[in-house]
Amino acid sequence: MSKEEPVTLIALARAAGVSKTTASDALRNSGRVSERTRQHVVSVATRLGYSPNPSARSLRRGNTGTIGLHLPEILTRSEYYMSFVFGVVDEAARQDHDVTLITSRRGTFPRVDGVVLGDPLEADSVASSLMTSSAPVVTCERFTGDSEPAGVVRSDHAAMLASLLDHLRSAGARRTALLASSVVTDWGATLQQSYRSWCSASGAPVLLRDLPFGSPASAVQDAVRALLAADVDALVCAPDGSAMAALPVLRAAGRRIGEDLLLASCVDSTPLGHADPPVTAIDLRPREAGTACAKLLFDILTGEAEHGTVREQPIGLVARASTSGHLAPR
Amino acid sequence: MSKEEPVTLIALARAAGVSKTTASDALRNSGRVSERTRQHVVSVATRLGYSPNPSARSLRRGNTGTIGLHLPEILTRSEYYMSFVFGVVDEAARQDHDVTLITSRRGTFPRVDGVVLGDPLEADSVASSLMTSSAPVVTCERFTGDSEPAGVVRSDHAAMLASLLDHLRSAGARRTALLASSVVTDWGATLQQSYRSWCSASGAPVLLRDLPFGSPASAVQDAVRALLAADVDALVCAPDGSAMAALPVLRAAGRRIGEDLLLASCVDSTPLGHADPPVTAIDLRPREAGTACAKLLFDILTGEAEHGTVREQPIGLVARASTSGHLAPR
DNA sequence: ATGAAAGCGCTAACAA
DNA sequence: TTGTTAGCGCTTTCAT
Repeated sequence: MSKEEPVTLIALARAAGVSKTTASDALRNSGRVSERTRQHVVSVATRLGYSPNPSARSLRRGNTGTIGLHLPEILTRSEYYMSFVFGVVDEAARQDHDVTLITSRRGTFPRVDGVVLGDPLEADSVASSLMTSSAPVVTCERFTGDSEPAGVVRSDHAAMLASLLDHLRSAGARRTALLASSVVTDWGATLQQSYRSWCSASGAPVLLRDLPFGSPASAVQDAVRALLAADVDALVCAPDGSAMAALPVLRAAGRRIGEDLLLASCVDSTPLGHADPPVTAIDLRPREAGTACAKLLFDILTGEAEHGTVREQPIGLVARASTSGHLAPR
Repeated sequence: MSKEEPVTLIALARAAGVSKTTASDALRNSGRVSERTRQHVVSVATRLGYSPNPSARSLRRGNTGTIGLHLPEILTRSEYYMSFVFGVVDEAARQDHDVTLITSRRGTFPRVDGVVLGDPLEADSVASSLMTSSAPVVTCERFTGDSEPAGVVRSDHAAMLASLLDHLRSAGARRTALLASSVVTDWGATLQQSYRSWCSASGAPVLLRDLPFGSPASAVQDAVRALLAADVDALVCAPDGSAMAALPVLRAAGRRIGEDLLLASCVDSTPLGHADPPVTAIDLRPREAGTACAKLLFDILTGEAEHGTVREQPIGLVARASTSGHLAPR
């Protein structure tokens, strides 16, 4: 409200009758000051409402107390990314760090101690230049460009998709299609590859449509129609939101989901659980992924983890009604 | 890659054969240096890869080049908030500012030039203490606590709900229920009040259930069942996601949505457009709201807008099939 | 048109 | 155990 003079360390020291150094050490528990004076300084500090100036601290220490977070800027509205963000923020807070968002709209990058990159796109210029900057970078999923990040948190999407495909087959599916995401992320590439090798291993036909990352619903729906024309009996949708977008098309085609057509999504979300019928999905545990990325970054910064560390993050399959019933013969 | 010595202004000045001051002025176009030397300094700067140290700059200037953003920490996974965040980040970038997320998990707040508060909850302690801090605060929707923010961006939810209710009545609804959000936000309070006054003005019965902010789907569904038992013919769902959660319950009760029961949501989202049938909703234009909040904050910081400014942000109604057909008599 | 010097608030090295 | 001092990198007087 009122225009208050900010309380500096000097003001605090004067008020407490000690030197700058003592005040500083008292507040930071450096173990240099006597317990008596420490308590005194702390009490004066709270009375005056002192809080240290982070810019000054950063300048002196040569670090920033801040980590950067960059996400692909298309399709960032999704529940997945939002949860991921809060996972990162949470872990950063635990380590007394702030999180600033890094966007391509800004000419210059904020100075940060390290960077978390969610699902880096190969073509993302921000991602590539962050990778070559001096601050260590942890990516969620591998970076498909040239440079190597300092750390990677990844999940076994290949194995998980294979077990989803197994699940569909045991529910009677013989012609399972994959609505894939383009190969611009490691995740997208892994899914396509895993699908193809599963198909060839189990003698199933490859029924694949590929969509650019961030395609609108109409494009998704065209692709679904094309797959339906290829006489599929199960459909796995990779891009976030595409399973929801597929539903009306499947219904319009007269397919009864969970009965004469099985449906699953590679990205779980709340609405999938409320769909009619609820849709089987892979739970990517985005919040945990965010936490894991930030934690790895801090471990690298403190030297507890080596450069080049790769950590595995578990994911899960949520089986729902859309794949539960055995397929009726058509 | 390599451990590069960071390029400081002094190093740059030395390399360019000028003084610190000249280098600084050249890079910031202060109009002090000759065009010739400016060009020279700039070229050396890019060659050396110089970038100014934001901490030093902040310390000297007494500002931070950063704005804070705080969101309610329950239910923050929603598409609404994610879009809002990117609206804020976008406008901040345009003004050469970074955005750091403010969380309650952190003991101390980052120093920022100003703060945007999305949908502040009365009980949110972070929100209240930010309100009383020295940095100016802009809220999206009014703050229902004591203190006044420096600026407010709001929308006319009362009028929009009234026109939604009119829309439902003209589609034949006579007993329209509101599944409300608790009165902890201005938005929640406004909706309830608007509903009540519309009912009394048009002689319609008040059929209202109230849910705490961030209730799980099961609570939503219990409330929907309770409303169904009260013989409603139209249902308006306020909390984000509640309309999706209501759908399975309505179907299980044998209601045909858009035919013998109209359904609408107070918060639009992508899945609502793909639901069966697509669900009518109020489009809150979250990205534009975020942009507007940031813009107002910068206008206040630069003195272009006065303390206490309130700006109106338009919202829209998206009519879909869930309310299109005229109600069949039951 | 340019340079020199002061100093933003803090922490770390050096003294006492 | 505490105080004194230097300096992080930058912008802003003030002087030339």
